[in-house]
Amino acid sequence: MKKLLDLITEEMEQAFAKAGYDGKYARVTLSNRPDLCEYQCNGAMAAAKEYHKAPIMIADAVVEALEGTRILQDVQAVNPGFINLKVNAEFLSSYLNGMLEDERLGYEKTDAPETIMIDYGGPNVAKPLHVGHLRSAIIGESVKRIARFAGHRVIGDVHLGDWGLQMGLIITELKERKPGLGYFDEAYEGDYPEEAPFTIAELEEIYPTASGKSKEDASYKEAAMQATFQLQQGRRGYQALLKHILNVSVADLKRNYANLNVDFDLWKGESDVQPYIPDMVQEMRDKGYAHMSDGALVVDIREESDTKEVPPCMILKSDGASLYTTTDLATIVERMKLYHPDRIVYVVDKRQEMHFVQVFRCARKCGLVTEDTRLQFLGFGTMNGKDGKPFKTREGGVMRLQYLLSDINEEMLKKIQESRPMSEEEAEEIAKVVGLSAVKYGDLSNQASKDYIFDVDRFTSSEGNTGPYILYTVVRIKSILKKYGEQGGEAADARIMECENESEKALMRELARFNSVMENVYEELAPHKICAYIYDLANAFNRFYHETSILGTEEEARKHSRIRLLVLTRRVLETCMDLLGFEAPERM
RNA sequence: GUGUCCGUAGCUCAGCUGGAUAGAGCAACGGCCUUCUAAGCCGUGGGUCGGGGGUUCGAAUCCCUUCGGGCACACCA
Repeated sequence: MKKLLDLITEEMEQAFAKAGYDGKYARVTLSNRPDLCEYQCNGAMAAAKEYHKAPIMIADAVVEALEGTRILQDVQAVNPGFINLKVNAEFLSSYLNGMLEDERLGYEKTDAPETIMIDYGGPNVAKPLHVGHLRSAIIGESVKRIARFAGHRVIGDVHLGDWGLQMGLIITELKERKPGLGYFDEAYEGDYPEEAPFTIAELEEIYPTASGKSKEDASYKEAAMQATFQLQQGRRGYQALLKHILNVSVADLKRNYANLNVDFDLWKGESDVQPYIPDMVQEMRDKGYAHMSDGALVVDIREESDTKEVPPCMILKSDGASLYTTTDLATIVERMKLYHPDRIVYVVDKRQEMHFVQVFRCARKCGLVTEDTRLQFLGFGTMNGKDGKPFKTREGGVMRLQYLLSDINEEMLKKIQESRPMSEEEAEEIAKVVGLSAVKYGDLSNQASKDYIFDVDRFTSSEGNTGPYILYTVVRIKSILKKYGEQGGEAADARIMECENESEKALMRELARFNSVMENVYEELAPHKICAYIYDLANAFNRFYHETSILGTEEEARKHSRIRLLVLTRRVLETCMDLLGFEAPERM
């Protein structure tokens, strides 16, 4: 469906043309003076320059040319040259009926579908998820859903950090504890057990222990580096251990991400792309892109337009080892080979921007991607505590994700039990659902690129711009519709009638914005705009709800119409919530 | 030091490619449940949009400058 604003703008274009002015001045926007009008066109003031006429004269002429319009009503020209518009009520309801009939609520799929990969900047294996992983998971999941809804093929890759010293550390510590295991016997040639020699709980404890030891004990660190090296050289026993570590870790990660309603299409990691590195590096050398600098192999990526010095992209360290950058480049090589993405979006901490500038430039310069492969950095800001500093536990340590979630759930549970009597079991179930909306909405309602303050009290409140407030609105609608069904009501074929009052019309106008909002949300990959939209929509609905008795409507046709309006409101809200990655319970 | 992002009400944040009187929410104060979930709705008070200059008929928005803050600046990831 065409966007309502476009339809109105087209109507205005004709009027401008009819009055003898260029249609390019006809653009219509939402009103910023709702007391005066619903939509406005400021083009007459811009046109005044070109035509050397008073803006109000142009506006008057355009208004006159709108005589007989079916799309607009109450059109007015106002000094110094604003054109104030209201949408025709009948036209508006017919637009909503169009949305009701459309599975996609009037938002059209793209006619040029792309393959888009999302890189979540990966958690490290063997380390528990902490708050730092929350944003990439939440934002990435939403971006994935938004792009899919727009009609694109989207592949999300968790991109685990499963390479490097941390693996050597774990192996070293394991060897200290269980030296008898066959994995450490270089002479051993038989099969290794399928069962891992440790649990996730042990693993989570082993890593920090090893990391601590290596900082104090130089020989321990040396052993870990040696183990890392041997692992990377392909030592059998260590490779087998790596597999165990991965399996145990991934199983745990999947559980944790499932609690967030987040999932990935690919569970690849840094270790998967190591085989691509030698050829990639060789080619960079052969083609003359890479050269030695201070003993390291680098690619120059300076550009004329740079306003500051961009350091060269380092491919190999002076000891010949690869690094983060190398792995990310090799990942691009693999992705191009296996998935042919038109675009790769990196949802990572914005502090890594320079790193990705280097990777992107290097990939382009060395021909790792095609000319029109888009590499996009979607950096997000830090999640801070109430004091404005990075979020920590009360003791000052790194906050584990699962503790953060259980804090939220606890708070939600309290609120539920205060408000309505229900079984312990149901209350806990609802607390989980509502709590997730609180966390996700709290995060996504901020612009991704900005830092934000994580405030449990504010996020779990149902007052103001919060997840619970949105859910509460949906639950109300569901409750009415359920009651209507129980009363034997049936309005499936009914059409939405012309609105009767201002609050109903305001709700209808909000609903009609849906496709326009979605288009913009996809273009900018901006989930926070969905939040802003559903907050407005929920407000409009709650106002309408309070002054209108839906089930008490006397006239049958009108009642059906209102029921259909509720159905549409619910569908729009639920679609948006799904794009944000959470859902509403049946009651709360 | 260089670059970059940010500075809007006591607090947390919006503000679309410049437009009318700068908007929400929280907090404060005052109303509204015999009727569909009051986890709601309605109302009141509160801002020299960090400062200064410029462009424009018109600036929170664009340009310059200045102050304050975050972050990043090749052998970590």
